[in-house]
Amino acid sequence: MNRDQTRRATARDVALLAEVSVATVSLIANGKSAGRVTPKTHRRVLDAIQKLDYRVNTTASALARGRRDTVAFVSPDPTNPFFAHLLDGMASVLNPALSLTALWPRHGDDYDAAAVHRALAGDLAGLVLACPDRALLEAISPTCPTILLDPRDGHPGMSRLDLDLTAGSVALAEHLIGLGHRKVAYVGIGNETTALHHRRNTLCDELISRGASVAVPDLIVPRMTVHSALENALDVLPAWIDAGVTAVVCGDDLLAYGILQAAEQLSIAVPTTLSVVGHNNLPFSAMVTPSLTTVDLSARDIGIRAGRMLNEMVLGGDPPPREAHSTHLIARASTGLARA
Amino acid sequence: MNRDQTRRATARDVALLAEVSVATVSLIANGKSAGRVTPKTHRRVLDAIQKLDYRVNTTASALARGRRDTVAFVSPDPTNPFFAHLLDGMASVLNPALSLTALWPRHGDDYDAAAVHRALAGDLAGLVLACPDRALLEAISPTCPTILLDPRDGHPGMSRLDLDLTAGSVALAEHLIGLGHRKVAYVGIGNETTALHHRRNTLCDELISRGASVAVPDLIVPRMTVHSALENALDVLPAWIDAGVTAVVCGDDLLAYGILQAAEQLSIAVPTTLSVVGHNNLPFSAMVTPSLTTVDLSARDIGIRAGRMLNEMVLGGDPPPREAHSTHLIARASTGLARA
DNA sequence: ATGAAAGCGCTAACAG
DNA sequence: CTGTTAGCGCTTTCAT
Repeated sequence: MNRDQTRRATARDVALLAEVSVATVSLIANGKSAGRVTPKTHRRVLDAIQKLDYRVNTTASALARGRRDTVAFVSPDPTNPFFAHLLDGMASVLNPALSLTALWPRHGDDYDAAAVHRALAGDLAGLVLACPDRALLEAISPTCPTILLDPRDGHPGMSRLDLDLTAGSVALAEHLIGLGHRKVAYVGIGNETTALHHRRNTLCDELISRGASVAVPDLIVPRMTVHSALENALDVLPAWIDAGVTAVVCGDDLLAYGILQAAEQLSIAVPTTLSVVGHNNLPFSAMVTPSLTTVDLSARDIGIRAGRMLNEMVLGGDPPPREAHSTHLIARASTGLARA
Repeated sequence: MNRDQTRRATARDVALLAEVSVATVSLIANGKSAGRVTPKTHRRVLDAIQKLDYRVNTTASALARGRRDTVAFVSPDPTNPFFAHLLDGMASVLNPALSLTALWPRHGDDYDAAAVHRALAGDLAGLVLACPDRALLEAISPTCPTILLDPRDGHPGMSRLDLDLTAGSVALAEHLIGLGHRKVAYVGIGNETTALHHRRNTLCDELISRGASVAVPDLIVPRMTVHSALENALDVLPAWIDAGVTAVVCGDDLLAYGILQAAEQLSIAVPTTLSVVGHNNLPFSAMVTPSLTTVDLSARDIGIRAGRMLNEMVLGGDPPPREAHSTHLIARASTGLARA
């Protein structure tokens, strides 16, 4: 199978060449030779290492010391900028001794259970599962410190970091109500629906307690992409308008972009005739026209908190079993005007 | 250090419980028990595996058989959707026996050399380096099949997949010339400049051979972000207009978004007064206003080709030493009108 | 059909 | 200071 690229040098090769033992090589290769080795031998070994282009084999090393140093991240769709920014936040605070890797799913937008299982079988120091659904959680048990990001349900033995939607939803409900909206529609996706449903339900509660409501059946699109939302909205938007809907809230900004495009194609004026709102506050949401009102989930900040939790869990200290992260509303032009 | 989460079960534990040898456990755990083991024993072992929640330790497994099965991807800035889509393409064609992981750099936008070194030390089946710069390439030697994506310079022993900018640049030059532009400005970034410079130079050649040119000093912004471009363009845009510049080409769509925003803030009409062009054709480029004209690099397709190359290199067959991938122009509203 | 044993390449005591 | 030794957990002949 694997092409052998002229077999990599081992510590033994180095030891032979430098005429020392592998133990010495190991010490030096790991910078632990602090006064335990003659400058002379040290040089010899270094030379040999250089000449043979030797590098410690991390697999063997990890096995030997029984310690891992990479933490992995799995998400439903790493293509969504939300997760990229989250990861970026994590990377920025993660202990330098740890290295971060994103497992890439193999089957389109679905949460790739296979990837999770690989992760669990793997030699990981820590694991972060973003938006795992119930089925996934039921199928697994942790093999390393694990953080669940905004899971619908928890899991014994795993920490979790929740999105506290309250602040954002209250603000959004008040914003919409204040603008005169009474009938709101919602757009979600078909698979991995848990997180988005939660967003929907939280908002719903707030709307109802203020005298408005999500009044028509949700639009459930198959994939969390702009295109998917656009395509599916084309049919439904006119009906919604007829039914008196004046605002549509999307579970994700990407979906909202699609709605914005659909509205334009159908010559439905935003925000005059229809207001549109997303969730996530992607970096592009201020840039589309009209710029999108959205519930800011602060992807980067979530990542930062997750990274800190991971540091504690992996490197010692008391693992925080549960934290919550608050959201807030960013009101922009797509809901700018008060209703007549 | 590592919290021990009640130590993971080993093959030995399973063997003990099921009263068989570890060899048998290994066979069964890997589904290689094809008629080599009594149904009875098989069951017993399976039960034990289940009861102990045993999972093969991939580190030990990899070490024992000397074969790797994960391929890694390193890029200057995984936050850029371009790389996410590229990865997605790779994932879609990669041999199912291989798993894909994205190494996340630790220091902002810079190409994280440390990540690359980790990758090289690691137990990888293959490695993809996106847009490596010369310094990086000089500092490393491959330890596994490696693909360089659009590197400025090649590296002995590594395959490469180049972006052939010719088609896109020719089309872009013709497009701009046809619209009446004679004086074009360029926006690039400070670090990791190689790929963007290449884009600039290729375009330059085409423009000059058609009687126009990149006529003012480039705007070099520190980071490849919308904000960075926006901030820095504010000063320079008016001067460009005064100097007779009628079009600005950006090395990346993200930069172009920034220019678009700057133009709006400065009340410079696009495309009437200024045309703007990007590179990459990010999924958002059709959605900003005015929608962005861009040289399509087809991130996903590049990923697909890289994935196929990797399959061949890792799983046998003749490794293609070098391929090229062609680009093309997507003309949209931001360059829609002919000059006066 | 199953087990014993020899590594994979490295690290970490422990001797000397 | 440096070498010897005993594993880490698994796979894989090779006996039985």
